Amino acid sequence: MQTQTIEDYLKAIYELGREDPGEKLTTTALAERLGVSPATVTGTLKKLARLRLVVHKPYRGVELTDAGRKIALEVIRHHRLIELYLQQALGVPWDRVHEEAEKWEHVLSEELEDRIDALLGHPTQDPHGAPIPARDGTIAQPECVRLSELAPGQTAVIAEVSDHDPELLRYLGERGLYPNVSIELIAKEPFGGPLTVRVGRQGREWALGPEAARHVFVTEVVQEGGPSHEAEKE
Amino acid sequence: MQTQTIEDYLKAIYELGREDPGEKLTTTALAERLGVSPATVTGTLKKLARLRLVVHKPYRGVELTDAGRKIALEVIRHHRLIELYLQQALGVPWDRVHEEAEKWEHVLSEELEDRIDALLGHPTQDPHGAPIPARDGTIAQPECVRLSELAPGQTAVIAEVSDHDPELLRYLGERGLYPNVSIELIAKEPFGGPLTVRVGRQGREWALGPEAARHVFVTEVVQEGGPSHEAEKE
DNA sequence: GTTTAAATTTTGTCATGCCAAAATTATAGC
DNA sequence: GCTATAATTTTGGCATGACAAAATTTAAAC
Repeated sequence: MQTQTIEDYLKAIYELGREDPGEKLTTTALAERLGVSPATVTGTLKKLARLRLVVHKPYRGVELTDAGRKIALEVIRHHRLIELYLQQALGVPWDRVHEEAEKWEHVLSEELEDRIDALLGHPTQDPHGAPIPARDGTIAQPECVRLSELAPGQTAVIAEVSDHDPELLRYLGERGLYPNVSIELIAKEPFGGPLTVRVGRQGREWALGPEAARHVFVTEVVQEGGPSHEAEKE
Repeated sequence: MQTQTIEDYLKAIYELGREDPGEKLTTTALAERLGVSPATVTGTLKKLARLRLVVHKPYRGVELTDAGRKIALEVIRHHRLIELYLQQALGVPWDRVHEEAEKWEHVLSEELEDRIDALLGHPTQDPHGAPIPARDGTIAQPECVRLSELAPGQTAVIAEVSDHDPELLRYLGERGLYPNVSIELIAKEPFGGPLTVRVGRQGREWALGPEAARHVFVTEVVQEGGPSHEAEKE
């Protein structure tokens, strides 16, 4: 296991904080995400607190300061720009860009960041639909809900999918569940059973595992049932 | 100073060995190149010897084993492919590609190496004229001599220039001294004084500092004086 | 063959990132 | 409010990569 940097910690804190907004961010959750022991996390948290990058209330959880969030968003900007660049310029399939970007995000200079950003036309989304933070550390965070929480009959547009699990990404890709594709929830088994969805307007119907549906985030619920006036983006 | 990896050591040993072929490679020279103390180099050399990547005769110098050379050449292949890619695909000027590649060479996966190699058309030279090792760890090393060692009247083709000093690279670039450009030595002051050269056939004449001339390597000496029958490569 | 200077290695120490085990704290159930 | 359990932090220790200073070896000068 390679040793984790301050940047890795800040990024993980930011991401876990977003995944459970409002919840306290625990040492154990961070330890699992980073692949280190809780004891190690506590030690690093004390260091980060000394550097004024996080506020750590012992036994009470941790959160980022403005300075810490700024650094986290810089790393995430690098990560997402690289993901998109690897896909667009080098043809890396979307289930593998995350892993590569994990390494490249730490060695990207500001100059190259700018060149890549310009070459891609100042993009706002990475291949998984996640927003790319601006250079000044701001980020657009559109409202969205899990696909698994939609009601049958509702139509929505896929905003973002989790990028951590390559297998999930291949599963979603085979079914056409990419960002900006519209999706209609046809039916939903109770007690967390599989969903039936129609992917794309007049598109194919698929059964979808409930676990996968929890990792797909949708937005812009157009209307319940009936035909839409929105043009389909593919 | 960031901490040096095994890869950095092997690459430095390979490069210093090539710069002074036949000479023994000293601990101090390695220490200077790597920016660490001689004591640290001795320690790491013992570790590399234990891994059978170098042969270290205490007080007598060090050299690479076949296994060590293989790894060094893999890193150098990464480095040079990335230098060329940064220049060709991202427009990074040739005096800055080296510094960037120093960081990127360590995070390049085999998959991306292949994609970049193919995208560049399986190139054989980096922007400074250095040969790019093949995947199997072989490298073409054409004969060449320092420009400073040419005799007045001799014509040659620039094979390679040192890539470590950005200022030198800008100096050479301003005068058109790129790899594959032909160059004629018009005159040479004694005692290591400046040289007068003509760059490119029917090209401009320049005075060239002796230090710069020691970092330009030329090959394919066509003939002394007189017109050439070779076509000019630009 | 000494002597001496320079290069090299050895020794001892420090800082860092990690972990397991022990101690502490929070919290949920009673 | 207690108590048990789980989460968290503290403690002590290990490995690594770095350095300065001391000891050793080489090699050059005499």
